[in-house]
Amino acid sequence: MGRPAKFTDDQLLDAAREVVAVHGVTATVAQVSAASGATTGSVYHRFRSREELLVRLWLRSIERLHERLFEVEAEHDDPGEALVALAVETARYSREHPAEARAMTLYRHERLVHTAPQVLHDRVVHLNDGVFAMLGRLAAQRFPTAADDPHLVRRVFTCVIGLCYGLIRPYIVAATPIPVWLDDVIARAVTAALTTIDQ
Amino acid sequence: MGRPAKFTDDQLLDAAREVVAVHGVTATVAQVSAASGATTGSVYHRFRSREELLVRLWLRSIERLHERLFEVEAEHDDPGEALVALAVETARYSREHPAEARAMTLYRHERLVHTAPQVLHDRVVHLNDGVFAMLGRLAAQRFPTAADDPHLVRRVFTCVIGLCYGLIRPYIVAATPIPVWLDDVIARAVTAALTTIDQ
DNA sequence: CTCTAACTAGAACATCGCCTCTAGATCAAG
DNA sequence: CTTGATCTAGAGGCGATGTTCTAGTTAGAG
Repeated sequence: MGRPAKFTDDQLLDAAREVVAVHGVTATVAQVSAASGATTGSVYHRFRSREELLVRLWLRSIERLHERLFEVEAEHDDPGEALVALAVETARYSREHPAEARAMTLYRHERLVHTAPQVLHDRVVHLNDGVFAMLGRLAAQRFPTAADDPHLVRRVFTCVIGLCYGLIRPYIVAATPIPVWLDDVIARAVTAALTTIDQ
Repeated sequence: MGRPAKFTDDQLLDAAREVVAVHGVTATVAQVSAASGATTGSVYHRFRSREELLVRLWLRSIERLHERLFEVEAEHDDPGEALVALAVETARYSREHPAEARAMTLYRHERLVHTAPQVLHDRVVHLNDGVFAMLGRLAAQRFPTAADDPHLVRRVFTCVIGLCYGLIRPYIVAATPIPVWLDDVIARAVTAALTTIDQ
């Protein structure tokens, strides 16, 4: 068995996260290696390309948020309350973990489906499966009359996650604290947006 | 007086707009010159740098939206209705002018205030003055009890323009048509969000 | 101890895109 | 016609950055 690794993948991703928190998408491999203590050679030994490194970081940050969201679902019995709570939790989580949140802004899912590195393609494609299933469950309970709408989940996603993310994104990208009063705005706006689902 | 110009500034900006509509922020000067029919030398004769070209395009697209918004204000007597109409109009305008809308996503105002080319600094700084004044007027009428809140305009901006823009941005960036059902979502969400202003 | 797989190291290479530079073209004014 | 300011033209410099390459290091297995 060869030499043991000096850095774990997560250590390198953590370094990348901090660089991205400052420099955004334009983070360079040299910056990541400087921040981690590894050399560019070592970074490329682990990740086939800069793209793969950043996509892996993006995936990790979104999967971590999703874990929180699944916990939130479990804490609520009423599906309507759960949907609103998902949005508010997204804002809270992003406020508490600004660097993680910044990493989430690196890419858009639809684009990566086409352009992600081969090795990560499947992980990208199925990234939202769990959350979509959850939204489908909640939507079917909350809007039984609209259960046959083929775009139901898509619309619910927009009204809950999309709406919240759109409001907090400017703060995340600007590395500015997300104001606490936004939580209330999000809660009321999501509640109202959801009323469009079944007219 | 020397040779007359073969291209107007607006022609070059139009070409840049079409390139940006396809390639986003990564649009290159070579692509713009190819799209316009001018050479890179000509482009640099008009614009001191790629940054200045793109910031000018960004400014133009936002100022054009603002013109629409001022017209919308004039069409409404009730300040509450006007605020909602501003948000809906932003969505409609972006749906009808996707390339203009894409240009609006090139930069964020707060960042440009610090990094814009010298020549454009003032124009960037005062870009939102008119809209903020309008929002201030409408907010003062609609929320007389909150008129002394120093952050009133900022919050109204977030609840109206910020909320709308956050919802439509993904479609703009993906070059996907903005769904018509979003207009209703926006109208209801903005109405509800504004209720947080005076509790 | 030796062997070897796995990793570190960082210099070198290749590419890409911004920007500059020099030469030449054009056209209104005098 | 002559002049000269303004613009066109596009090849090339130059810096930055992703990626590769070759040599060297490490530590567990036998």
